Amino acid sequence: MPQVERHVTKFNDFLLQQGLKPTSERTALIREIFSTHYHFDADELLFKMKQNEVKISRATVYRTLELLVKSGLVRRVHLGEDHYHYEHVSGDSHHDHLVCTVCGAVIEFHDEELERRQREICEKKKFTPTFHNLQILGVCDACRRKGQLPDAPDRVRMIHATKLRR
Amino acid sequence: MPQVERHVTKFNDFLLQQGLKPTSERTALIREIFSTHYHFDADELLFKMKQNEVKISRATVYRTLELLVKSGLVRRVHLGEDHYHYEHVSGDSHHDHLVCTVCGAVIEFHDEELERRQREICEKKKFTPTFHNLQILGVCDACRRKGQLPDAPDRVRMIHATKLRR
DNA sequence: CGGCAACTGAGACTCAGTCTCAACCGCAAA
DNA sequence: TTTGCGGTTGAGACTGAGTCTCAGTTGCCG
Repeated sequence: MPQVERHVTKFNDFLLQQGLKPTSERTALIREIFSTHYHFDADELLFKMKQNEVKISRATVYRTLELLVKSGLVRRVHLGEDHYHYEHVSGDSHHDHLVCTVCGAVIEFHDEELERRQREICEKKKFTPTFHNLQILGVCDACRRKGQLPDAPDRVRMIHATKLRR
Repeated sequence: MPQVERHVTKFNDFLLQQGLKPTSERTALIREIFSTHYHFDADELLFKMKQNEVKISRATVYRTLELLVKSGLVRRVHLGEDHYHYEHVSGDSHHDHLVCTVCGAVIEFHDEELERRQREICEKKKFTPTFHNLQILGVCDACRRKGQLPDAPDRVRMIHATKLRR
């Protein structure tokens, strides 16, 4: 998995540059993150580490996630749930999310026309954008075929594996 | 304030239709919400009620907000912060938000081209949308003129009057 | 009157996330 | 080798938004 190692190196560089140390805990976390998960939350990550027989405390997970966000390797996103999720910043292109409220699937997309139009709107309103965040909630193709209905749109609760694990 | 009373009536109708009761607490809350606030969070509302010398418990505030959302008079939104905000559903047209990360101002906009393009994307991905959510974070005109810089985009914390009040 | 269903406030609880603190771990200067 | 020092860690206390429970209240209807 050269991909993963490239990320490990990048993160180490970032740490050293900040006068911080590439500890075994940090490396284990970033390896886990970049080898499997694409979208995940802190708890999922914590659980995975436990499965891997690597003892890492909650505090360290959160601290490392903060560093990863600062380093630009990971992004913190809202995905329609009431807590944060994280995702890889793979290439560099910003993307948005379709979130299936039945099965929890997350489909990414990037659309230049959408981006352009947003820039236009900001210009018109004299607003200087730094960041944006678009989620479209709904039902994915697979779930629609199965005839699944979404939860009421006012209060979306996705199926959440984390909860079940506890 | 005929506007407010129209909303009170609408909510009462909704309640009766559901076999629920338009109590004094519920009416007081909806009156407060529709007479001043446009965007607010549960805590702000609770505080306002205390100021008005109306004793209403936190549980009731949350319960009423849930009912208001169900009735369609109020919408629950993410505004870049780590807890929910609520807003009036005035006309019916969906709108999105520009959120100034310096002063906390919220600017609404509706853009049909943006909506249309989103529908196109969903079609292409065979996704059935029920709802969407777009926030553009950045700096508003007034703050930009004052030369204010935004917080780091990775971790936006808006100025939050609620906290200061406590 | 009695019963019943909706309603309320107080406070316990949950859960994600943060913070504190003592212990630890190199490493480098003395 | 010892000492000191900054960064690091885990355990667990803490916070704050939001939810839930429960006992007591209200108002309606037979």
